[in-house]
Amino acid sequence: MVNKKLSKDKDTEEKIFEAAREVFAGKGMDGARMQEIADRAGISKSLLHYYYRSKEKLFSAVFDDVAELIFRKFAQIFERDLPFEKKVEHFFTEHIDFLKANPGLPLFILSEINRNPERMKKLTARIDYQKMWYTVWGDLNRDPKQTGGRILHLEPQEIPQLVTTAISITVFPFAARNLLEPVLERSGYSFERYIEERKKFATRLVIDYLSSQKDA
Amino acid sequence: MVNKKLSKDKDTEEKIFEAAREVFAGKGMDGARMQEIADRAGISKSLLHYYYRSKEKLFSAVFDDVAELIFRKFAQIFERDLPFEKKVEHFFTEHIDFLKANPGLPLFILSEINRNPERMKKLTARIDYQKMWYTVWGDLNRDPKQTGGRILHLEPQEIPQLVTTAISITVFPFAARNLLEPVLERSGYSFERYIEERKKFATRLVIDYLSSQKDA
DNA sequence: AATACCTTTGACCATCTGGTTAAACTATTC
DNA sequence: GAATAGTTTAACCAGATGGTCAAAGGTATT
Repeated sequence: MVNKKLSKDKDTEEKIFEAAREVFAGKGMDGARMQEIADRAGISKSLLHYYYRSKEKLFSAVFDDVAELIFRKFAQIFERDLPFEKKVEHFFTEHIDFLKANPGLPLFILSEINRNPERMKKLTARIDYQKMWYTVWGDLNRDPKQTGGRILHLEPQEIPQLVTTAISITVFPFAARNLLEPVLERSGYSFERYIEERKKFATRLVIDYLSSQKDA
Repeated sequence: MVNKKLSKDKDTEEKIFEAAREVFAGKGMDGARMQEIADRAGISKSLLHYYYRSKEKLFSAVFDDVAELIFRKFAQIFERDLPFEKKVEHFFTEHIDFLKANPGLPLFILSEINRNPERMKKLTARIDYQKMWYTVWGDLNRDPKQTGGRILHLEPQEIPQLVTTAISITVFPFAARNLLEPVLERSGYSFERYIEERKKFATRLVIDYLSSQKDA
């Protein structure tokens, strides 16, 4: 049967891809070993090269897939039409839940960007940030609304600072998890609880910033 | 002369250490090559093993030195006796300037923590965080003061969130520099300017948070 | 100047690692 | 069931890499 053959192929290729993602995400390009990927996929090392010609090709396939997953997730989070304050809360909740499900991704991406900056330049070259940022925060900026009884202010030149801050405070704890977790636990916190609390904390941090009076 | 001999030794060892720090910080333990370290130090590969028996030993020496440098810097920043708001500003200014001078350290530390969590556990085991956090923020918590005309609030259980936030928003941009820099520049910003502005932004973010009314 | 000690190196080694290849195995087609 | 095409593997290879070692070079001690 043709079906069976194709599904078998797909199966092996997927097993390889899955294994590669796990190993690369855990050890990075340099630390990963083709043999380990093969073992985890339950196949011979030769088969890796049959489906993906080289380590670099396999890695690129994994990286591109992961990068696309992240960008898609980001765009998706902001599609929802909600009042601004709810949108912020929704962003942090979704974003943190995503990171909880993929805790290894931040450091994986950051390490690879450092190892090979060119790859990221190509990836980000297609995106129109000017437009994206204004889409995301524009409704607030163009037309300051009263939200939850508070007036929110945002100047255009603050956008990069605010956006990178939103990403920083969610991504960093996961990138630094192995540092943070033992520290928190020695103080009686669990990382799990810390992360859950962070959703509300981050939301309030941003809203408080936007609702404070400035330079007045 | 004994002096000359000793100073020569010190010289070579220091050259090796310096080269090792550069290479390890740039490529991590896995990506670094002993030959490259030797080349950068202008000596033969054998000499590396003469002074530091193995790659692992050399790496550990570098890592411990860097880790200690960071912890020392942190403690030092908070020694200054200043009004709380000024202390926050002083923290961000000093911390960001330190990172500007050592932009590779964040990702170096984070990667190594991920590669070898045990090492960090040992390093952090000695530190009493409960005490440190209360030393840092305690004066505010014990005795809310009016600062710059504003009343600042902080609940003990908020401390971990706030401290990790302060670190996140300063460290993350440097860890993600190769991602952020091209994005910012495509929007007309320079990373340099972004980082300078971040000092004030971060300060205001924290102060706004502390001065907002909660749960009222 | 002979001795002893420290430093430095080139040559070398064992192992690891990404990658190749020929052959075996399986399924499909005729 | 023979031929054809696709899949999988064991054995192998070349180059890289961390590490060793004996010998050379230099410096101080006697």
